[in-house]
Amino acid sequence: MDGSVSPKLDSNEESKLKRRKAAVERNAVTVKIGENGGIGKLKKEGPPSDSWSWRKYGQKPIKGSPYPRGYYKCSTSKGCSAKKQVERCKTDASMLIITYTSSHNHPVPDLTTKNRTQSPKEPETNDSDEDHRPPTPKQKHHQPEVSQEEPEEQKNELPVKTSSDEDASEEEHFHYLQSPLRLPQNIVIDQEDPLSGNLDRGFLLDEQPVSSCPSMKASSSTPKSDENDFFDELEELCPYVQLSLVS
DNA sequence: CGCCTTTGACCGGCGC
DNA sequence: GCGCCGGTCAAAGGCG
Repeated sequence: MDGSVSPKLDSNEESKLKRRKAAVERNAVTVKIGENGGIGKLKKEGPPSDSWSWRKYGQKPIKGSPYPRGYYKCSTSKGCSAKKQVERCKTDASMLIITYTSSHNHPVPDLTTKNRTQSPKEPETNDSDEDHRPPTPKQKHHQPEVSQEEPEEQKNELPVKTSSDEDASEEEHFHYLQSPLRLPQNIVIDQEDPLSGNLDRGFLLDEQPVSSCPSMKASSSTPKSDENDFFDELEELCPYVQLSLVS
């Protein structure tokens, strides 16, 4: 009517444009899912949900990949613009490539807190074995997938820092910061880690297991290089990475 | 009743 | 200039 052919073309369009051109910050994470993805918790190709609630808003077949890519939005907070793309490694269906876009503008739902509130029967010292001690997935939602072991309370503040584009040095944090992926036991990385215990931090920082793909390393080395490039290679490197991790 | 999942269509960007 | 691909939105249905 008022000149606008598409009513939604108003703000949405702008948002979209900006998003695309602005090349939002993205964090690619490679996760190994259950053998046949039938971990039992995953709905279907169940994306390793983190402490956040994700709502699927789209799925599209990607050229070159036999598997479609799923688009998720953070439903934890209405105003949260955090998004993530989940796709399977074209060479390894057991490998999930999760790309986080944008950061959460709200604190983590804190499963720990939830557990306390919802499942008071969680005497487990979450601050002790949070890693191998997956907080009883009391989530009534389908969220219980395979994650929830979101012991990292840092995440609460992490995302905040992330938004403050730090320097290259911070980039390292940025990686795991944006990767709330608490790699469930399904994650090979988790099991593979021989330092299981305090690996969470040093482990990530040193080896960044989450980013099994060398592309991630690239991002670490070249924080602001060609994110796109990383992802591009990611697909090709995935198979190799997986081998290294699984091995 | 509310939320999430699924599918289709539309739009914009990029490459050739 | 055209075509292709990726990404997002919207509507409907189903399930908890």
